[in-house]
Amino acid sequence: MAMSQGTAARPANRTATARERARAELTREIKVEARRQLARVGAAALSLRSVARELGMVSSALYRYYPSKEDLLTALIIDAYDAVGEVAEQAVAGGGGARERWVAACQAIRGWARTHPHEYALIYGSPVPGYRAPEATIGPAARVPLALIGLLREARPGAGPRRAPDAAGAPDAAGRPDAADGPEVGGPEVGGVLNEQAAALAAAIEGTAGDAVQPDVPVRPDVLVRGAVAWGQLFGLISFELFGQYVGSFDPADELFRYAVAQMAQMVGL
Amino acid sequence: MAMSQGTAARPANRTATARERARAELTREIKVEARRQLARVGAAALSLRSVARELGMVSSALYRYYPSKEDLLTALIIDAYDAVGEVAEQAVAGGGGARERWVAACQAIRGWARTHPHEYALIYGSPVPGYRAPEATIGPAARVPLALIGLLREARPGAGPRRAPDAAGAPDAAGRPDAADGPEVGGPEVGGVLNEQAAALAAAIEGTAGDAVQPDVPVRPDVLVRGAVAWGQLFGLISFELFGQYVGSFDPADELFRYAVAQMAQMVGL
DNA sequence: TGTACATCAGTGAACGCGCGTTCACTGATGTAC
DNA sequence: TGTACATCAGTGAACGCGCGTTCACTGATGTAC
Repeated sequence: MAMSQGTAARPANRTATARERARAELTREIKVEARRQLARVGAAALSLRSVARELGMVSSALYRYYPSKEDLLTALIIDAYDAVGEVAEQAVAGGGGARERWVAACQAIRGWARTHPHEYALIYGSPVPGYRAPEATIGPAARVPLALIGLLREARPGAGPRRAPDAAGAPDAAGRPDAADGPEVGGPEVGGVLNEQAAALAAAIEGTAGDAVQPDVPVRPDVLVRGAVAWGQLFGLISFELFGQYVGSFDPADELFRYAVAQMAQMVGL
Repeated sequence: MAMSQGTAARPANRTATARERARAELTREIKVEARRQLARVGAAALSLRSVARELGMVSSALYRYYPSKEDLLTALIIDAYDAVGEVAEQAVAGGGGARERWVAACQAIRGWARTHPHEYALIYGSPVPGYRAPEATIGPAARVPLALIGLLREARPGAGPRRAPDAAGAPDAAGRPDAADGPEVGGPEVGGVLNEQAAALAAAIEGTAGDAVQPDVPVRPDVLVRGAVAWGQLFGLISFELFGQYVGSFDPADELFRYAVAQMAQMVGL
């Protein structure tokens, strides 16, 4: 896709020519202008001609940089995933305990979403009709969940579900081994098919990125499940706020979000 | 908007003329065809000309039924809200305890979303650029949350938060008054601004629709908060499944969803 | 019951617009000798 | 260091398309007397 032209067969270490610098800069500027338009008209109405017009060039010139509108969209999507992934990773890598960093990550993601609503909608809203995301988006898209999983690895390994979902009212006997020294992993028990899915996923994660960060801490399937749920829930709350479902009830949603984040932290075992 | 023409000053009780019946039927058929197209190309690409073409009429004829594309979109949005609202209300009104009906409602909403992904995206996905929802959509949009609130009213009034979010590890003393006879409302404590928002909302609800159903049961602000969170979370999970974020991890998401629904039931006090 | 008139649905042409993409071209920049 | 050639960015015109909306019109349906 982009940049495939001109950088083909060249000696690797060489100062960039003026042409190359100009090319790189314009490639960026096109994205910047496209993002501006995204914010005005949405992804479906993004127009190459309009981007070119605003940049003072003729529409056909854009094809030197992006072979089609779809490729430009892909570049925007990747940038958006990278931006929110970056923000989440930084919060996760910040100071404080796991719980503080969970809260910070959620707030950071929400903050990014609120300042970049159209880029958020581009990646987490309804799919753009007729667009199929290429494989190149998978890696960037995984950054947020992988960052969250990184945190979840710190969930106390010994913790189990507090009470089974269907054993209604069964008093969860005091004297649990982990009652006094930390938060617990809440929610129903994870078993059956769900546990198998999670175990397979855990194996896949440990085989790749996860290992680099904390090779010694295993990824527990049940924690992964709770994380996936929390991940979806987190974005549900942000989407509802951004897309206006909370207008007229919990708007502004700052406090509601703060509450929900604390609740999810508990559920996830932080 | 639609139907404003021709039905203006007429005696109220009268059998419909052939003209009126034809008009009503075409008004419906236009929506049916528009929905079909919605499923093919998405809301942003919906085209009046294409709808007319498929219906065998000339594009200008549609303007006898809907004064603009925006009005047609509004009609589709209202129908979608009504459809998912209906489904949720029926599940809530079904048999079983509150918890069973909560699970049924969540499953019913998810089921509707999976069979009507584009209508789901229309109302819960990213907003259509340039479209502003008129007031007429508010009522239908409120049906799902009001149905869920109806259920939440049955959350045991005496239940309180199980443990404060920040009192990490404080053992939640056995001997709570409600430990043995039912599930508890989980999650952090609801106070401050959040409680005020919820109380105002509770007052608004009791003043209107809520009273008709259960005039005697008050709407507790903290339960409302937990309900609003669960509502957003629920749709986050459905959106992630529908929009492909769980592809490659928890896909199919049946079990993950079942787990999450049980978890949210607990959180909400059912 | 019949007739004159009003209402309305649907037609077809037109307006003005914007879109993505292709293509042959010109002129500037870079490379090899 | 200079020159011949290759590469590449950007131009401008064009293709073919579809869109929402307006408007004067014809002919069918309904209403009032």
